[in-house]
Amino acid sequence: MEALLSTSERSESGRQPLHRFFAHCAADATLREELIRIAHVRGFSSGETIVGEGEESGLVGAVISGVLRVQKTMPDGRQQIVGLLFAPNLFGRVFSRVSPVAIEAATDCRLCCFSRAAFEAFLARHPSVEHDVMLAVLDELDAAQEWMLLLGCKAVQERVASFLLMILHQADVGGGAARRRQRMVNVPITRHDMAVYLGTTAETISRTIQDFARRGVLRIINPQRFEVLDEARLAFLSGRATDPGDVDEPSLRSA
Amino acid sequence: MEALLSTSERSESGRQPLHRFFAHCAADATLREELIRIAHVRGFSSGETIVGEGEESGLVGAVISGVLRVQKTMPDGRQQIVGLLFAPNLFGRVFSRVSPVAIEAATDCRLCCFSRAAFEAFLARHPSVEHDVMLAVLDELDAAQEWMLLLGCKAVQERVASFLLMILHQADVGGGAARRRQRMVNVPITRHDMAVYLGTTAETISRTIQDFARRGVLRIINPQRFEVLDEARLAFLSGRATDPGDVDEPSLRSA
DNA sequence: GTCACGCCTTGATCCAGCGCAAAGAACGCA
DNA sequence: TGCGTTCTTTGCGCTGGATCAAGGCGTGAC
Repeated sequence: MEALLSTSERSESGRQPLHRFFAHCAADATLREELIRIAHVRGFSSGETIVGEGEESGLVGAVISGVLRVQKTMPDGRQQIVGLLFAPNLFGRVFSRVSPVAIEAATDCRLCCFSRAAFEAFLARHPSVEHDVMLAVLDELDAAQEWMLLLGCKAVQERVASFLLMILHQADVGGGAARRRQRMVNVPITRHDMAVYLGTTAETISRTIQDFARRGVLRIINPQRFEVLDEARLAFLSGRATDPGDVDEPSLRSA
Repeated sequence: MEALLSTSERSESGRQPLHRFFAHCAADATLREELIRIAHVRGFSSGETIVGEGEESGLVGAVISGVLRVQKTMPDGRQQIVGLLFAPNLFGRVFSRVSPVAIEAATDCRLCCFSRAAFEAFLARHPSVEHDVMLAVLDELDAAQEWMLLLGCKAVQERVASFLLMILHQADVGGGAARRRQRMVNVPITRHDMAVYLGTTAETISRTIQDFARRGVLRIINPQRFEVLDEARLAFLSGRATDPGDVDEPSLRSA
């Protein structure tokens, strides 16, 4: 746990950067002390539920390694993944008794957990840290709105391309300061989860990816691992809703 | 402006409740004073842009009357409304230099505006108020995730039913303490905007509503005004079932 | 080894909803 | 009062992608 607050953690995908939230806490002895006292690291296996939808679980925290899926389910069983959380993102619904979404382990993972009550008390004592959390929530809102554009407007091919680019750049972030442009995409989730995230079906995902391979956009090494052969083409196929791809993306927010 | 902070404002749709944010500020003379000094009320006509997408507009605030649409546009012109803002909601992207979404007047409206810089400085001086803003952002995130479920999973019929129920309950909120269950739905936006919000087309919206009327779920008074004849049925059609009272109704999908 | 179970791929069929086109309906403007 | 503009409704054909149904492939248990 101390490691989390003093240096980056090593995970299977390389060095993970600290979340702004932890960086802030690590820089102040008092904060670090307090945080360590309420934190506990827990491991979850793929498929395990961390927080149930509509459930009164008082758990919040951050991803250390692995991937969480944030999802909603309809009474008849249809479901939608409304977010994927990679390290070092925060998870859990602060300031609400019940969570409107389920949080599940999409892969085996390790989480830094806090009881919600203790975490909120901590935030109340330290407004500047609460501010960091607000920034994280705002980022999540931006991501959700971007995904609404995808779900509302884009054809399946564009959705898959957008998803692959997202994963690709996700991997870039893990590289830290020496971020090298990745060519390899490691999809950490099943076709089914991809489909639930993208608002389509596993069969359609499969067909689309095979089609990309046939067109020379990417090479399939195995079902969860691809080499991107033509990122510009992939960006074009994604509908270019995000960054143009060529330019090094400047941080959107600075305040 | 003072009225905004001391009592509810009257609008065409009845008494609007204060946002928690304003209620908080109104209760404290210092806060009220400060806020009034940086606020200015502005009117916008339907169709006007308040903040452009990707633009560096330093404007944030709250809706006093009318409706704002929050939308994103793709390079080829396809667009998605990612949120509708009614009074007394807050608008604008705090703590970000550029707004990732456009904010436009969906109807004629009056807004309580702040320069983003001044507003952020105000929040920095008053963490408890910033906390209120965080709660508002969290609510917005919940709404966005709910809408992702709608866009990713629901058939058009369910989307339209969900939308009508949302507007219906929106009107209820306006009733304040004495909230009477509304039967009349006033859709404040065009069919086209509804379509962009629901990820479909104006024609399909029109067909669906006519179909609802034919089935006796609602009565069309004019294109923007309906009487809900069977709210339980409408709730069932929205997919947010859990309604054992309604026996039949061939649901399109069941599991 | 081989059996079984998940996950992925591929094929064939079908239909919900999109796109186009054109006819009302409502509203402002001169 | 007539005209243009914008919004809504309705008809019709087409298609993207869902659905159903096999079949392939990799992995772990024994």
